[in-house]
Amino acid sequence: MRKDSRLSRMLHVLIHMDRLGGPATSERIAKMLSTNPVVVRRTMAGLRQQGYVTSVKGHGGGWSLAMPLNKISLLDIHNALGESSVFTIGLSDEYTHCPIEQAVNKAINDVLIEAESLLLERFGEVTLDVLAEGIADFLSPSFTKDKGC
Amino acid sequence: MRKDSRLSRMLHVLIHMDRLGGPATSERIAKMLSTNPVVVRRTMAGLRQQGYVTSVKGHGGGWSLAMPLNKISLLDIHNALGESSVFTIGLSDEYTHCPIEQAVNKAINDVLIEAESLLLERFGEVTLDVLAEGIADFLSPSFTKDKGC
DNA sequence: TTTCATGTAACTTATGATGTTTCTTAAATT
DNA sequence: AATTTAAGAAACATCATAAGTTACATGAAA
Repeated sequence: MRKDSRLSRMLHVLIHMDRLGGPATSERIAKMLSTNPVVVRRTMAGLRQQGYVTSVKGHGGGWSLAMPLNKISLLDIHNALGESSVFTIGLSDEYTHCPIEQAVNKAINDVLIEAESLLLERFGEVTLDVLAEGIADFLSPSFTKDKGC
Repeated sequence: MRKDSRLSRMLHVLIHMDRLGGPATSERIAKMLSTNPVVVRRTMAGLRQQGYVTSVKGHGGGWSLAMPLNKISLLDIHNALGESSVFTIGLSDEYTHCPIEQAVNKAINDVLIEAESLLLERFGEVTLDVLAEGIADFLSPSFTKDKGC
């Protein structure tokens, strides 16, 4: 089943952005992610809407962090990306009147809700500055390389 | 993102099967699920391989439960369906050497593992007989109807 | 020996995410 | 003012893959 790695990739980008002097263009970010600028804009749009990044048009423009990394949690970015559910598991909806289907779906859904609550709680506990801790500063310039990271 | 409702649907089917006198053909199950027999065989094959159901060819053949419902948990069927991960969230793998990617992926993965453990644990605690409890017996014959359930 | 039903392989379709093209808008440089 | 740079956005194309379908083989009962 298809995986959505946007959370992982965006966190990666945000931390690199924090180490960058100025704004990062969609093009540069796209190269870093081996994708293209439009996809980057599409994804970053959600983060901008929630206030985590800003975008500036024109010369010298691009994307910048709108707040320090310690104000941004994994949960924040997860929510900003706007995915409805974290699970590949879905419920059947063919026989909503059938008590067996109801019982099965309730049992599954109860578990999904509990597991998702735990996941979101944990995501909320981790801020991006913690992830960036202990990573040497000399890594910063490599982001500026074309293929680099 | 696409959802996999096979678990929900198969549990539904298994409980109905338990209330049936004889074996259920792939065709009948397919009608119940608004799908076709080959898809049913494909899905049920995993359950047979793990010993939860048996299949018999030819006249009067079909699918039968190989054990009582109280021996089968949600986890059993989930595992038998053989899906690798329960999450839509995936990790990036573009820069496995990048310490930032590593830190991001470890943080996400730690949470996923914890949440998945809880989910699987809960699935293991629920057996199908519990789901079938309190459901009136007169429902049974309706499974035999063409569109019914 | 005919019918019924599963087993399996190969192929087709449907869906949704991702990628691409094209054009518009806006800001800084010349 | 004209040019360049870069985001915004709409429309369309591609791709991956789960689900659906067809066709045929196998095997068991009537």
